[in-house]
Amino acid sequence: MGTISSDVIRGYIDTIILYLILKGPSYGYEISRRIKTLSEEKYIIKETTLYSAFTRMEKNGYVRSYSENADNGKRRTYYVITDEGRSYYKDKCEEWNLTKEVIEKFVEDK
Amino acid sequence: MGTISSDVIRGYIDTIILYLILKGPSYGYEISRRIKTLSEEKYIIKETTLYSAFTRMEKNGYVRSYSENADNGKRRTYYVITDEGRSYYKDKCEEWNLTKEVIEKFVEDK
DNA sequence: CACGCGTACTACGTCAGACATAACAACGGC
DNA sequence: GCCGTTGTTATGTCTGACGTAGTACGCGTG
Repeated sequence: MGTISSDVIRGYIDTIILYLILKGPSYGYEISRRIKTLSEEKYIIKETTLYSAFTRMEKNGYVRSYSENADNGKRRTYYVITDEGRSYYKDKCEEWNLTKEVIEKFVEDK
Repeated sequence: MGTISSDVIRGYIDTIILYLILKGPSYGYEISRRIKTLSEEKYIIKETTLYSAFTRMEKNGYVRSYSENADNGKRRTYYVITDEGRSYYKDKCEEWNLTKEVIEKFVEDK
C-alpha cells in the first residue's frame, strides 16, 4: 500500500515520460529511476510499460530516438521530445486540470 | 474540446457511480443524467460503460440490485451500495489523493 | 395516427493500454 | 562464480471503455 494502482495513471504515462524529457534527452532506465524518486516511490513504472510507451510515442511523432554506446559499455537508446510532443504534453496538462475538477466532484474530501 | 477523454477517467467510473448511490439507491438512466449535470456536461457516460460497470460491481459485491416497475410503466433496475462498496469507495478516494499528488509532479501548472 | 423523442436497458464485438513473464547482455564486487 | 545493477526487448494476457445495434414502452405533435 502507498503505491498507486496502474489503471489510475493510465492515460498519463506518456505525459509523465514527456515531462522528463522536456529539458533534454534521456533514456529508459534513467527515466524509470527519476519517476520512482520524483514520485517518492509511490509510482514505479514497469519496464514493459515504459518501453511500449516509447514505441507508441515514436509512432505518434511525440519523440525521436537515437542509439549511443554509453561509457560503461552498454548501448543506450536516448529519446528526444519533438514539437508535436511538446504540444501534446501541453494539451494533456490542460486535460488533466479538467479531469481533476470533474473527478473531485465525486470524491469525498478526506 | 471541453469534454474529457475516456482513458483518463478509466478506473474512476466505478467510484463516480458509487458516489451517486451513497445516499440511496438509483438506476442507470438517472445516474447517467446526474453525472452529466454534476460534471457540467464535461463528462457524459456511455450506456454500455455504465451498465457494464454495474455488472462488474455486482460481481465484486460493491452493489446489489432489484427490479421494480416504475409509475411510468417501465421496468427499472435499482442499485444499492453494499458495505463492501462503501469501503471500496473510501479506498478509491484515498487512492485518488495519492494519485493526484503524483501526477501533479509531472504536470506543469497552467 | 404515424413518427420521433425521451426513457430504460441489453447484446455483441473491438481495441488499446498496462502488465506478467521471460530472456539477453555486459559490468563490478564479494 | 554468481549476484546485483544497468539497459533493453519479445511475447502474450486481461480488462475496461466504447462502437454499433437492437428492444420496448409512453407521450406529444404535426
